[in-house]
Amino acid sequence: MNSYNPNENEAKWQKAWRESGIFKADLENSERPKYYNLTMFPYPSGDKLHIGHWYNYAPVDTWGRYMKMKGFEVFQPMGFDSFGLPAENYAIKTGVHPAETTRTNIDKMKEQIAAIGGMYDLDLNLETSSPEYYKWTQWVFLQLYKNGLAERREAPVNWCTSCQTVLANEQVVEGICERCKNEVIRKNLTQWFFKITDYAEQLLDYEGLDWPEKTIAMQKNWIGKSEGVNINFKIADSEDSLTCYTTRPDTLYSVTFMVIAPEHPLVEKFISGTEYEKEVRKVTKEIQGQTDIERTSTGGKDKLGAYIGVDVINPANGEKIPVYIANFALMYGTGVVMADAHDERDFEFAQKYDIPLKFVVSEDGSEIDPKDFDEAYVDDGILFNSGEFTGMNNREALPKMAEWIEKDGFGEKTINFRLRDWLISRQRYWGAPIPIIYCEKCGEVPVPEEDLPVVHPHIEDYVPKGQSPLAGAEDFVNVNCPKCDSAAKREVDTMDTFVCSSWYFLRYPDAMNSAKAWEKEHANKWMPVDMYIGGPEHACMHLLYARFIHKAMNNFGFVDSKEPFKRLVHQGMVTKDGAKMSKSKGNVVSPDEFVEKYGSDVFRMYLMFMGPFTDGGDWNDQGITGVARFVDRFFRMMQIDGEADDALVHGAVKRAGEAVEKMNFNIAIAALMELTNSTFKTGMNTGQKEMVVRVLAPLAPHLAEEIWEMLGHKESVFLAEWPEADEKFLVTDSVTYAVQVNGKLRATLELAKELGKEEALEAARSLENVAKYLKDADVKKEIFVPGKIIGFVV
RNA sequence: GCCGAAGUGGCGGAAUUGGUAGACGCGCGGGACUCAAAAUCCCGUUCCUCUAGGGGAGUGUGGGUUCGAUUCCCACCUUCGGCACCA
Repeated sequence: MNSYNPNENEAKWQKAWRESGIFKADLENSERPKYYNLTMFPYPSGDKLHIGHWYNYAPVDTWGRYMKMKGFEVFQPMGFDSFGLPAENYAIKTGVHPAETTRTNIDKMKEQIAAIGGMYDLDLNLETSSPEYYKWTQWVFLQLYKNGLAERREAPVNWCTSCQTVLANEQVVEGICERCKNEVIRKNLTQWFFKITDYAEQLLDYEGLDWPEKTIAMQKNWIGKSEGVNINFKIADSEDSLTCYTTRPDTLYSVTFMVIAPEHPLVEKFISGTEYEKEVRKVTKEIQGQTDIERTSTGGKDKLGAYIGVDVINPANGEKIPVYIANFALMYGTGVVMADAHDERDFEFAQKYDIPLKFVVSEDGSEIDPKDFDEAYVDDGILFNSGEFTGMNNREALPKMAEWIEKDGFGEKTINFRLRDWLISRQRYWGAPIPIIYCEKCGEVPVPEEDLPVVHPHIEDYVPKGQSPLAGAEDFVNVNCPKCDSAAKREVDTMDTFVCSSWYFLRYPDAMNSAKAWEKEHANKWMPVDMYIGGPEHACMHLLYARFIHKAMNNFGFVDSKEPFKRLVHQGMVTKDGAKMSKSKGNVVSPDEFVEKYGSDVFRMYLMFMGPFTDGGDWNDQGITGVARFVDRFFRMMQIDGEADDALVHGAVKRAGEAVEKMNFNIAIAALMELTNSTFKTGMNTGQKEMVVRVLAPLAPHLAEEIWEMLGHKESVFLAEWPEADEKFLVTDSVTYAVQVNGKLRATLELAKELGKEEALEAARSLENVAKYLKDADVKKEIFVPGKIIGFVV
């Protein structure tokens, strides 16, 4: 009997697959139904492919192979999300150009992906940093621009005064620049936004999507639709007013102060030249050293703020109340918040700055005083001291008060979203240039589509000097205006890499031919993606951006599907010693040595056998020998001629098949192990072997091909049909009952399937270990669950 | 802090709709083969208790519903993901 040699065998089949092109999808005229099986493409990091990537790509490939055997034309492309910050940071540190490191990393990762022996089509060569690709990223930008979804506004960035550069959040550690350890400030720059908020309502519609409930919940919360009221507070001794948004107009009578974001444009106007200016500026600076999370957390960080010397009138009771800047007021929406004793943060703030507070809601409507409390009263209850609303339940009063506010003309009902517009400008070198030209006469001019791509200049000096590195490339910056031909300058910022990754699935079908235009027909043939598998960390950003761009493209008429990803599944994260793998922690585990030692089949099966792939887990190679043993044992078992019990074989085929269908690959493998343990003694006949090896095929493709060939087949096992168990072997005439007394198991009993309740109970009563509990006892209840349980309650 | 998950033997994990907790694998113990070792094969393996048969406890913690809860409800603890410039 021959043992299995994985390395030799895997090389043989990978070569055969490459030569026959069996896994190349026919993108044009296949008669099989299409199946677009997609994994989130990787960033070509210096860590290369680690175990986490395999943990994603192995199940995706198993699923793709399964769908192929189910009769689909499976398109399973692979590309690289190759623009991004790490390559640029590495370049600044070492002087190696990002283009060079990106190339090296991609080439190495391609080799590693090939070693999986998957169906992934790497010949598509999709790389977001190539001009063939970013030409179309720029084209997408222009479509959004033309349709009014791209515009420039001021927005703050993290600015290191010493490095003279914008920092990513990741590079700011406790308010300090990670590189030079100097102070980081917030600085306003004019930047490009995509108006994703215009699509907020549409993005809340998940009709027809097979997505995890938790992902939908997270996105919905992220979009954060709320119904509330914009209320105008007149500024005392002035004609102007401050508008705030609130979902709790029922607490209006308790409002005793207002808070405003320190970044609010009016703050500067209010304070300049006043006695409050110095203090407000000092506190503003302090606040800007905090992250948004620190600013808005309750509990933890202290509240920070200052009076700005302005008072407004509470429109409900005419009281004059002070306005403060506060760290927890962010410059989103109106940037103004009405504050009262019924909100935790407001309460804490008022306590710190000695601002008077009032309650207007209590459990039973009796008057309570904040002085007697050390925290906010946030529960619902009955209103008091609230004019005509006194005595009402606050939740019932809420819509009535909104009506009243609107009718009396000091506010209006408003729908608000937590979602913010997407800031896409990056003051960086390694990204796709934004295709805009600034002309003194014509203003902001989009680059004509026929002039795309705006080629990213190859520069040697990408060390930041106060503005985007592209500003230093004079040949790039200086250009003639496309409209009037006079001297003009290019936009020097590049696009957020999330822009590149928010439409790549639309490019794959055309990626083979780099010159090819956007072909609606092609996009329609392959979209939407039937299965999208990637990490849950992308739930709110990438997955929302991609839906937005796709919906915009649909609205512009470039693709007919309304959603990009019909079905979504998240793989879990693989950690090492409890931490996310990263070069900086030095805990990156490479798959290479395992593939070399055990082969790709064993390694991928071990990753899937570790547990449900949607769970992830901590990496440990201890159990891999179990899978390696199984592979060898299976191979030897397949050489034994004999005959196994059909009930056993068909039962395993059914169980494993159902598990694969549900993507419970660990269970599928366990079912095959169990079967192998039995058939190792009996052997199987050819028909039985042919069934079982087809079930194994998506899990261990190389091994299955070899056995399929041994069984005399000339064509690939992946051209064979997925086997279905024959039910006739699975019917049994007896079942095992668990017999319980007071819910505790006392015996088991094998009975005929069709036996009725009375006979079954009788049989159970006569069991010795049951009878002893029933004797001298009063049987209150008898339970009979057909096929499962017989129970007595005494 | 907010949003979303997850906690089951020494370890990874399994368990249709509330119905025999621990499948499968690792590890460990015992045995076979061997001069020996490796490999392989066979048996056992939640814990405690006990004379065979059994008995008791047990799915993060504390309560609850139920004849019966890993599964449903309430409160809590711990760990992980995300929080808008890492991707």
